Amino acid sequence: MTIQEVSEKTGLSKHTLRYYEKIGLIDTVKKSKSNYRIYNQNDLNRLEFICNMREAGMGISKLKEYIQLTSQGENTVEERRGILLENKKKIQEEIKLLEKSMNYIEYKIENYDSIIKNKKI
Amino acid sequence: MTIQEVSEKTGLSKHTLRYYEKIGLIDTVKKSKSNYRIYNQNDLNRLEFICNMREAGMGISKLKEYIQLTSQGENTVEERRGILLENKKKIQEEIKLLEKSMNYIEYKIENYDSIIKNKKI
DNA sequence: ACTTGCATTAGAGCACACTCTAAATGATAA
DNA sequence: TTATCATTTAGAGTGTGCTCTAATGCAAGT
Repeated sequence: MTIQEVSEKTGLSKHTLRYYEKIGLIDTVKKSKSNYRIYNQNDLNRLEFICNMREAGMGISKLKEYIQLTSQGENTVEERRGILLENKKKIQEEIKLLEKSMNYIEYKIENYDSIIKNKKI
Repeated sequence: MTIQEVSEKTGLSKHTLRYYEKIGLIDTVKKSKSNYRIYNQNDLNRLEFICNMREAGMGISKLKEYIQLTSQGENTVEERRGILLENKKKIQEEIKLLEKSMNYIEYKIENYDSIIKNKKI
């Protein structure tokens, strides 16, 4: 798969794909004879995981740490689980905060609604 | 109220308080004889609103736009309502995304749980 | 062969939202 | 009074995560 195709599939820009490789978030991708990147299924799986965790709000350095643990094999399973659990808690708090914000904004909107209503009467 | 007190009350750093003033997110704060900032209730209300909206994920430039509308009086009510509604939708989508991420991470954690269990047996 | 379009690299630049520094002055307590 | 602490300013610096540029080269169609 070419970088173009992977970009379309993942939604990551070609720049970002190269950037992730440069900072070691994904391994060095194999190259064609003419020095073009050819992504394999492994690369795609990794990228999918990365996208998921980025959406989950995990920072790049934490993600890199996690990925390095993965490559160290089975004896890092507990530590990896810990990282995920930590992240899960972070998301839960984030959701709570956003829900609080929602209430605040909804209250403000209702306020405006009654102001607008009164203006029309 | 001094900048120190306001900082403690709002959770914003003193640097940030001066920064918000510099970029026009709050009006110029009155100064004491010795050129120290003295915040009044109005300033505090504004800051509380700002904190709420920042938590809600509104960017600083949007927030500034909104605040400028507010100072233009009653005939911008509809537009302000529009901005809030837009932001509300943004938050809803953000929450949905985070919930999706949660599921993904929970799935991963359960996976690890069964791996860890098998290791112990 | 020529043009168009895709790829490569190192490294610079950008957007956001702070955060910190340095130098100076004012306030407070022993 | 002297030491210590808080505040002021303009402006520089930081961290995160991209995003873009310039120079160069390969590839495919006409």
